[in-house]
Amino acid sequence: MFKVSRKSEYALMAIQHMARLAPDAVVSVADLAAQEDIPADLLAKVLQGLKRAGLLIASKGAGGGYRLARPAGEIRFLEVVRPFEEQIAVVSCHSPVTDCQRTDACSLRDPMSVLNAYLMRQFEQMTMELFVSPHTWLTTGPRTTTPAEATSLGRRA
Amino acid sequence: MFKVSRKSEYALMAIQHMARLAPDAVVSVADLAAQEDIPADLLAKVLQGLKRAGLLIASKGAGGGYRLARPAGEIRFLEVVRPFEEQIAVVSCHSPVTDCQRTDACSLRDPMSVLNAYLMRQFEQMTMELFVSPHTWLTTGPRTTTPAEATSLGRRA
DNA sequence: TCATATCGGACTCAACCGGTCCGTTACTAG
DNA sequence: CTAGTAACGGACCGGTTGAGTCCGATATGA
Repeated sequence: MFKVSRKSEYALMAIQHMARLAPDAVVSVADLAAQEDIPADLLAKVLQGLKRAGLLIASKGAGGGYRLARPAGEIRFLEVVRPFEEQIAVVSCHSPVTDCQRTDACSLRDPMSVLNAYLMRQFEQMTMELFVSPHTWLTTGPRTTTPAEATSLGRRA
Repeated sequence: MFKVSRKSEYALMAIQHMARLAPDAVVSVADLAAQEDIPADLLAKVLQGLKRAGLLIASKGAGGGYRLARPAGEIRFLEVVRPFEEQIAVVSCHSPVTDCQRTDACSLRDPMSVLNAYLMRQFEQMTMELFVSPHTWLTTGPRTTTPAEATSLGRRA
């Protein structure tokens, strides 16, 4: 469980890499693939996905490549990963993709939705800034969060 | 991502089911499979796994079956799921199972370990009581937790 | 106009997972 | 003592999915 797909890992690496360059620097698939040691063809697909998701901006032709559409601090973890994960849910009951027959009477649905919602909330407030400078992020926390949200799983909202 | 294996789902259902019976009630694989609509052979494997993990106690022979080794409130979510998930980690870098070549220089390792540790902590403090009576659990919270642990991701410990 | 890059469909191969089958062992009710 | 019952566990199988490849099409800047 938990494990993200390889494509997602590559996506995270790519964005992390680009975030460390000059703000509007453009990098080609070939270069990025070489520097991060990722199969070029596969990385190509990944970056296309990220572009379609609105996270990257592509420019074709000689001297072209990709660049970030926004600063890392404004890119959420879930956005990066979602294009490559068809199912973002803990049990089959949730997510329309799967075929949970038990639909109505499913006894896991309820308790798991609690957990699910909780996880989602956490991932929502986690930006790619964490991947650029982990330490800074750790001590300052996500910028978009208000102190009032400091709740823990199972505690009353 | 996140999705647990089918075996894990069956494991959760099984324990939930047994927790709702009388404290030391014994139930056979056949019965449980019929009532929960789960393939019997597969459920057998699952329960064997749970027994090996020390969560269930088996008794062979006529009138035999399985019963909980401890009350649901003392069984943690991770314990139930672990026997059926070889990889409980977000990226390949963690967990000895996989083959992250980049071992040393892996740029995801650091930020992800932050997230990883956080998720683990949450799951540790989540017991199967949630599956027996979700509402009660929601309002009272886990019994084993001290208020001081109410931290959120990204906030200083 | 040519080299360069993105774009995106089609395809292969291997691993994994859900599920099944069947023989073995152990225990208990009668 | 015996027959039936139930856990035990290895072997197997087919479908799905995911990682990775190949290649032609399209756009664009030098």
